[in-house]
Amino acid sequence: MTTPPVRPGPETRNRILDAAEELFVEHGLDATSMRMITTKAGVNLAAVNYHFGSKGSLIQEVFQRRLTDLNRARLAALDALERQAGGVPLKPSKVVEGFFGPALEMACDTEHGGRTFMQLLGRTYTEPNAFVRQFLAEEYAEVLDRFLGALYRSLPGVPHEEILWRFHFMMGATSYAIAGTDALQLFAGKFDDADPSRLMPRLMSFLLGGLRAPLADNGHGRQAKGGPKAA
Amino acid sequence: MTTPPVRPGPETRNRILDAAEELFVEHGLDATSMRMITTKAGVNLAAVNYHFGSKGSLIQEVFQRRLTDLNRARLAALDALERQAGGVPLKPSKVVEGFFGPALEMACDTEHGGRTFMQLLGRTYTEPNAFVRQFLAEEYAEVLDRFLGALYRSLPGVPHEEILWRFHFMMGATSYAIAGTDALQLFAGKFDDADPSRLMPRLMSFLLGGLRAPLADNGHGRQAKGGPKAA
DNA sequence: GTCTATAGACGGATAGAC
DNA sequence: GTCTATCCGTCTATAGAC
Repeated sequence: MTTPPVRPGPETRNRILDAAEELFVEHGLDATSMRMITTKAGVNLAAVNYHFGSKGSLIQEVFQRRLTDLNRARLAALDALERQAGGVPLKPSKVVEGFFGPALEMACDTEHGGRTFMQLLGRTYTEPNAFVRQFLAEEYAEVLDRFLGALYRSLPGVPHEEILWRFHFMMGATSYAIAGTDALQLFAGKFDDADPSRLMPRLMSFLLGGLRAPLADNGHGRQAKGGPKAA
Repeated sequence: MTTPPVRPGPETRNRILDAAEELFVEHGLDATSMRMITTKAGVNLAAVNYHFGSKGSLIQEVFQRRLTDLNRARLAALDALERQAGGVPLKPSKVVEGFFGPALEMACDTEHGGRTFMQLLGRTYTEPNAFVRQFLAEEYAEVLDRFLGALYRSLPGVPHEEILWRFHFMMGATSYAIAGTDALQLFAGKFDDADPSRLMPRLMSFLLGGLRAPLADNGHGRQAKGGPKAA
């Protein structure tokens, strides 16, 4: 009853967030001015400061509104896996899927801006802006602890240090795959099939191969994951 | 005889390039102003425009002076491998080492700024600035073609499309490992051993594991690389 | 809540003396 | 080649009318 279709307040707010998200991907955080954002959103310049207070707070909001959902989905996936495993350590592949699966799903959603946001997020892992870095670190702390713990338990013979490095590598491959695929021109024209829905199986296979590769340091050929499953 | 130790011209130029390189890593391309650069270099503000013409040209020079060496080293490594193989296709591990080895070596050189530059380069693969992207693509075109060709020949049964994707993933893992390790605070305090010289074997092992992982698409468990070597 | 107008700081680039 | 001084554009943020 109370003006159901378009209310002025939240609508302006969301228009700003959507416009900012797209422009941040296209030009980067610094190179995107409030004028560009408000012009694209079709709102007044002063609206940003009215709704968000500052450009920094707007940036934070752009990340937070999607990151909260993403990490909630990750934790829910891990909870479900651990519940149905009932104390038995999870298979590493399940843990990896639980972490990177939701990210890739979001990266495939071209309808509601999920893809746009994941490109932005992937790029932001190497963002120099100290404010953004610290905010991201806080936002990721819990999820990272939970998944690393699960991975430690799922690979009992492997030094935590090695698992940490490989998780780091996996995040790199994933971020880059999402953020760089159509942004970068290095591979321009080389991909016949850049279908994002096929990225998931391709990437998963690569990640698990890397995770289960022989350890480099100890010379006696020990596996990161027991058995010849990786072969 | 002609003023051997410190000539004024080239010295100023290099001071600017070195200062810019460090500041670009720390703050990003856009957020680094010419005033910051000249202050750090201890030269006059106008010197940048005198020596380079514009900020854009300075950025290009910062990349070019090191990238030329890096890619020359890569091509030399590949040439040597192909010469001594004499027509026989190279092992994939050799091709991968030829491409990523020189990059990781440079990333370990803390003496002459190699490490600083590689952090910058790793971050720049996802740089939104169109000018920088196109410049990088041109600079990489030849090396990329040569190495991809070698990799195609070394993995004869594998669709080029799959190899392309995995090369993409490998570049991602590497860039991120170099650029993000101490920049990102996600893993802050988690690494007991961030020794960059040990990064090389760790990363190589991961990359090769990923490259040789089972292909995801065709369901009959075919290997990206024949034999159980990955196991 | 939305607008116009503007303050105040900083950006890149250049002119011209030395 | 190096310097000072300055132009002119753009930025974020805010004050205050509506």
